[in-house]
This record gives sequence, C-alpha cells and structure tokens, in this order.
Amino acid sequence: MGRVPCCDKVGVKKGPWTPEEDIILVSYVQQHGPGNWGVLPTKTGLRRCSKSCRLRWTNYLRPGIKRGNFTDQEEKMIIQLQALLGNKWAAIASYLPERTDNDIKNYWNTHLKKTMKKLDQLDQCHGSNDLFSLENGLTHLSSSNSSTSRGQWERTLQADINMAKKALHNALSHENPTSPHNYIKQENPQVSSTTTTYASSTENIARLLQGWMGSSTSSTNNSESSKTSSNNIATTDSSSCDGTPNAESKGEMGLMEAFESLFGLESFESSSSDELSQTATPEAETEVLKIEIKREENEHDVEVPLSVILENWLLDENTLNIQPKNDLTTLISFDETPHLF
DNA sequence: AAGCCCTGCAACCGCTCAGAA
DNA sequence: GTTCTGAGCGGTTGCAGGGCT
Repeated sequence: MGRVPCCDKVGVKKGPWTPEEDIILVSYVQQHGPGNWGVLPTKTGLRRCSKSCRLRWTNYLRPGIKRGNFTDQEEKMIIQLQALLGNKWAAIASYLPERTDNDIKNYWNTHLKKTMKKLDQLDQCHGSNDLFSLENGLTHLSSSNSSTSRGQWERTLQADINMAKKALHNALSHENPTSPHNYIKQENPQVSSTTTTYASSTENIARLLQGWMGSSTSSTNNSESSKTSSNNIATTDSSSCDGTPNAESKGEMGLMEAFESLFGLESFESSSSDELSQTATPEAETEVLKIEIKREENEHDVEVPLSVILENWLLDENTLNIQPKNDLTTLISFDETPHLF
C-alpha cells in the first residue's frame, strides 16, 4: 500500500505552467522566501501541488539559473564529476551553481551519454583518451566486487584515485587556457569585467514581470518587489558595493570551496598537519604546508587561479604518495555536498 | 504540404530521508 | 519508538518543435 501521491488530489492542475501561475509563485516566494511549499497552494490559490511548485521554482524560476548551451568547461566538469560522483545530479549541480540538477541530468542523458558511448567505442579501438580514461578508470569503483576485503578495497580505491588524478591532470593540461576560475566570469564584454554569467537575482522575476505584465514594469510595485527580492534571495547585483560579499564573489568562493572539497584540499586542512604528519612522508607534509600557504594567500585576496591550485595538486607526486588512509578521507569528502549558498 | 521521426526539455512519479508530533 | 509530513533526489515520461522524407 503506497502513499497517496500529493498530486492525486482533485482539482490539482498538471502540465506546463502558465505565465500567470509563474507570477503568483514568484511573488509568493518574494514575500515569504523559498520553503513552506506545503502551504503555498492554499495561500496563493494556485491549483498546483506543493511539489510541483517547488520544482518549478528550483528548476526554472529560481534566480541565478543560467539557461542555454553548456560551455566546454561545464561539459568537462560534468563528465569529470559524473565519473567521480556517479548520477548524483544534485551533488554535481552544486559544483555548477548556475545549472540545475534537472538541467545537468537532461544534458547528460541527451548529449553526454551518447558522446561518452561513442568515445568509449573509439577508446576501445584506439586506446585511451585522456579525459575519458578518467571515467573509464573509475567505473569499476561502483561495481567493485563486494567480497573484496577491506584492505584490497582500499588499495583499489587508492589506485582509482591516483588514476583519476592523473587523468584529470591530463584533461586539464590539454584544455584551453581558460581556467575554471575564469569560467565563472561573465563573457559579455559589454558589461563590466567583474560581472558574472550568474544571472542577476531579479533577472528571472523581472523577465516574468516585464514580459507578461507589459508596461507596468516601471511601477512602484516592481521596484518594491525587486527590493523584496534582494532581501529574500541572494542578490547577484555586481554593482553592490556595500562591503558584503555579493553573489558573484559568493559564487566564486563557493566554487573554490567546492573544488577544494572535491579535490581534497579541505580534507587536507581538516585532517591537517597533526594527523597527517603521523602517516605522511616529510615531503608530503611539506606539500600540505604549501597548499595551506596557497590557501592563506587566497584568503588574503591574492588571486591564484583555481586551475593553478588544481594543477599544483594534481602534479604533486608527493600528494599522490600520501598513505591510503588520508586519501580515503579525501574520497569521503567527495560525498559531502558543498553548500554554496 | 503532410506525415513521420528525433531531440531537447519541462514536468511528473516514486522513493528515501529527516525532523516534528 | 512510531507515525506523519515536508523536502529533496533520481529516473522516467510526455510534449513541442525541428528536420527529414
């Protein structure tokens, strides 16, 4: 006896959302913030189930969603993250804050899956491809023999991690000079150089209001809603200069943290010198210190491109030689979805 | 021009998990 | 400890639009 689906209620509308429904939903979220989806339909009179409202918000109306084609950078990140995390679309999406898990999932299913298949076939014929050997190298991670002893499993894991690092390094070293750090930056030359592709917080809402409510956009109502929006929703207005980190910097910081978490820097910090020094070689210890120094430099607004940090880490043979225990910690940190906001 | 097929994407469904009662 | 409910996630479906015959 399964649970009665929330959308089975009589009078609950299904299917595509109308602009009017979107506006109702957006204005509710502007006033009350996202959450409390359960009461939303009754309070707004929307004939939609709470789940549908949440989905519509998170996948479409939420500010900061980038739509349109995926860049090469994004594509590579998705491929690499999918190889590392599997079909954890929400986790993958947290590393691409401009994209929703649904978008990434769709993109994977419609584009990348096929590409990977083709490349897999090519790979079998012509040897390994740098980028895709990463995925291939890790695929047996999830399917490893359950009867394998813990020690064996850890050794396999260590081998997999090393293989992944090398493959990732190869992939990164072959790509164009645009670093993941730069990728965050807006490509629109018309706007100031610090503007991000991360859409303005009110962009989606304004689009709704302007597009569908016509000439009333200049009304006080709109400015009021924008104000409300900036209170309730993380603003990405690059012109903000009040000293508080705007969404752009938040986004960058978030991405940096995400990368650090993904590639184990965070775990280096958390396990840090004490624990690490007990098991790691002196060389590895030195490298950990180097990484920590780099982190401190970053914290003091010395802009070290993320790609440099990544490459340093990837190229770092000593890091590769750190005992399995530590890399296991590193891997475990992969599962911890970073909170970007 | 009409019909068919393919593709991309928005939305739904079923499930799990966490927190409150 | 159990039940209920809301939130979130991943897989799947259905529809619209474009391309091809």
